Amino acid sequence: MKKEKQIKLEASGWKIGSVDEFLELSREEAEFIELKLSLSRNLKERRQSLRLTQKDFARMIHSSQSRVAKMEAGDPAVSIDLLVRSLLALKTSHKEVAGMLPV
Amino acid sequence: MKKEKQIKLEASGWKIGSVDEFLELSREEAEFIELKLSLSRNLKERRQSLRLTQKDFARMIHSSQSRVAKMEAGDPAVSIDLLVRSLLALKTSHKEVAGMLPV
DNA sequence: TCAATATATGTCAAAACTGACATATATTCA
DNA sequence: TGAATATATGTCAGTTTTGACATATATTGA
Repeated sequence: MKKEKQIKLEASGWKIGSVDEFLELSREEAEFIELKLSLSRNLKERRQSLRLTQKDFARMIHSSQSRVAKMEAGDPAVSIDLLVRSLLALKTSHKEVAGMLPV
Repeated sequence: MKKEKQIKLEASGWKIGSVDEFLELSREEAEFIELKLSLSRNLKERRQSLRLTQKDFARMIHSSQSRVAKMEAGDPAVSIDLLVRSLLALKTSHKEVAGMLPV
């Protein structure tokens, strides 16, 4: 990034290549994890309230019991994509998904 | 899935291994794509309103110009995870992300 | 116009994610 | 209790997603 651009960015509140950037990345990562955990918790609640076992739910989404367990455990090696696909499979509306994001 | 379980599921509105399941998968996939495209569009708007080039934005998120272009083009080979991370990098709040989901 | 800048598209090796499997642990309920 | 059922954890090969690069096309502005 050109120096000029960096100055322009920093003038509007961005900090690049500094301690601030490190803090910024921490914030992003924390928020990202929060978001995933929230989807994860909601997915588990939905499945349970439908009285589905992990095994049966896994079949519905063409996955496996162990992966469902990992999704619900908030395993870092599970994508948001898979969580969202799973929620949609349980007929969760976009509005409901939106409501699942952290405050 | 045991026959019994399948019957139980179907009684509560689920259809497995049928034309209905195919339609159900289509619905899910359509909604999934809709959701991604919505995030994609909003990301582009945000970047542009901040007067950032794809190249500069790419540096901010430690990625590349071509990947940013793909994100904004709604390329199927771009994960929700990357889209969300990118939005968070632009200091988008969870509430704002929620507002970006389709009605 | 036309050169500089910005964006789009295709490709690829490396990294991340996946379903499946084995197996450990926990929960249910007769 | 203890056997059946449900969930958790670890591993791995196959698949998908990634940043990076090259390069094509589009937009800007002097």
